[in-house]
Amino acid sequence: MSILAELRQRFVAPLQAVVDGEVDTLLEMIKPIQDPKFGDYQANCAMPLGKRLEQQPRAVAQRIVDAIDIGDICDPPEIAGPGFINLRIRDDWLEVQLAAASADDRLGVSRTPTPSTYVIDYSAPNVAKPMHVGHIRSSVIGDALCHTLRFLGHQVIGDNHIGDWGTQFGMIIYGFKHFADRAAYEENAVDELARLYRAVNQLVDYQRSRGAAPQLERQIFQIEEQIAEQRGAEPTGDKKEKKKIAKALRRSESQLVDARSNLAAAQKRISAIEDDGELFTLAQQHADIAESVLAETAALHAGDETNRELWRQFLPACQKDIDRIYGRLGIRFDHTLGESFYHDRLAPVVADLRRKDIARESDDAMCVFFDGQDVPMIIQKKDGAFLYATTDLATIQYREETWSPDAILYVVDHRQSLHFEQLFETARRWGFTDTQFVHVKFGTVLGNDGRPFKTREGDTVGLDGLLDEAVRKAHAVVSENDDAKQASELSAEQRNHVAEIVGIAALKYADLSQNRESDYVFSYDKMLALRGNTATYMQYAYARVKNIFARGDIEVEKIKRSGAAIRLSDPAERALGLAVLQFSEALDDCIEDFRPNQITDYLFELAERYSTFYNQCPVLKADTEAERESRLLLCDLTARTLKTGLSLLGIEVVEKM
RNA sequence: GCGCCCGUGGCGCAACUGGAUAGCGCAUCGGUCUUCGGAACCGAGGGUUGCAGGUUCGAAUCCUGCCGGGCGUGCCA
Repeated sequence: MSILAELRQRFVAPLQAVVDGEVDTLLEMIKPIQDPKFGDYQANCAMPLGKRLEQQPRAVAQRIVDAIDIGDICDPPEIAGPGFINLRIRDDWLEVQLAAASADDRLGVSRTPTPSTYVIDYSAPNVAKPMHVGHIRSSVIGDALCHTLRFLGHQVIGDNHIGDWGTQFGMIIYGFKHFADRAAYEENAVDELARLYRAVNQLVDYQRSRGAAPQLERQIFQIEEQIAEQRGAEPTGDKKEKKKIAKALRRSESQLVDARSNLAAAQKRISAIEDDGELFTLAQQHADIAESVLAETAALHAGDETNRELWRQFLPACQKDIDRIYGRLGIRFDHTLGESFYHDRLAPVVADLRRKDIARESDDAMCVFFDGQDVPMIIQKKDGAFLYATTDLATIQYREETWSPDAILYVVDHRQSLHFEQLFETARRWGFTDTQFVHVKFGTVLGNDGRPFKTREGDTVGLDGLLDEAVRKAHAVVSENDDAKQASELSAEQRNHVAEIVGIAALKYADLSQNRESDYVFSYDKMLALRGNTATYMQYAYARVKNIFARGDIEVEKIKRSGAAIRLSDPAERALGLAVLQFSEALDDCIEDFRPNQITDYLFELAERYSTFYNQCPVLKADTEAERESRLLLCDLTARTLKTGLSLLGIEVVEKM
């Protein structure tokens, strides 16, 4: 049951009486009202209809109101302003709906009558590299979409398209062959491989930095000269010209800042090696390490048996490492089919696209071209190697063959927009026209310097460290709060448990509640906030409900069976009850555009209304037994809605905190 | 150069896709504990939605032009 759906249903006949043809777009103009003083819902269709029918909008509104049969749900509709039809839901109708929701373990949220099959491609880290904050958004958003779609009755296939076939394996293969500590590897493969990755990466960086540093110095010199020239330029007096010069100057200055910081970073990497006797020796022994790493990667791809065997050995360790983090985040995938899985399909895919004239050769590379775009999508390099785009096409082909999805969602950073536009267009030309391809894009997580957050030795935090910090901070708050109670009620073990859940929840909520496309600067304060619009606020509301039941030694099921009714006599009760019934609308809003923040907004408002209710309406000490039971049922509904809603976001609750 | 995205109180973000007096969280100031958990509640201040036009009953939202910022842009993923 959705109130909105019910209201829209009632408007169909009256609207058809007023206009010919389809009324769907008019029905969409029925929506929740913003200012509660006008009512609960409003229908805005009379204004455009007035225009179309060349009648007074208010007269059209009146005709609709005269024709509608809605008295059981609403008070008599009111026509206001230019032609708004304002609807206020009747309390007795809300009470009946709440009773139904109370008796339903799905809180009255019905499954979709038209289930679709969704493949959701999310998380997709490169294994064998440490995971960092940049990975968290895709994982958390994708996970929330999986849960929500599934709850609504859709078929969902969550697929983690891990990077398990890239250069990082060339690095650890090379490292393993040349300076592995076999004993350490036997002891703990994950740690040893991580060490090898870091070491080889550092050496490769060193080599690159040595090459880049002189170039950067030259570049800085050139920019400085350019800036001097731009500053000395005689203004022509033309306003436009002046602005142009000023803009160019600003750009040069920002380039200079970038170049200097790049140089500083390169020098830092160089001295990190050269100040370390052991590493410096290694660096000299492996002077051409970058080329060697590429060669190892190429050999792996070409089928070199030694490298394949090493890769097969390493992969489970890498998998184990990322699984540890997914375990902490509570994220599970239906499939983990990485790049390597599609390796054998790549050549046939290119051949097929070429045969169908979708791809053609250009500058010795195999390309797909698009009208109005000068950049093609390259699916095979001139050296014969395949690319990201090729794998993505093979992946689409596999998913279509295997699951015939109605939609494939890619939860990926918005910087890849062009890639996905081209990919989707190619897939359509290739014949996959019945599938909806969606790039569910999100903004980049930036570091304090305003540049994309990246792992750099020492100066940034990996995902593990971030999770630890979140939990540590939550633990401090949990302990402080518990200590402040008259008698603290959590054991050390319980405190750890609560801190883990509250800390991880805060982290997830920071991403889910702010799902806009714009980038944001990473900040501990933001990600670990435990006050205001945070998961903690909802968890706290939930724990307070549970506390009421514990205090009063209440068995909810017993009250439900007794046939006790929910009565909305206080405004705070009514506001809360209405919010409870709007849960399904929030879920619909979420999947409409795949925006989990619709759910966080809803849950925050629900929890807010509960807090108001909690302050104004005594439950256990209610005036009458009937009122007490009614309020207990309302509390139970709120708690279940909070718990269910949070669970769809991948966030757990605790009974005590 | 071309393409895409963004600009909303001091900061961070909403606004149900064109609806009524633009909301919320931090922060600031004031109030609420003899009553179920103060991780709470109630209230106040703070805005020409970057600027200028246009479209219409009605614009933060759509169109045009500026200003400012970000991202992408043939052999990375």
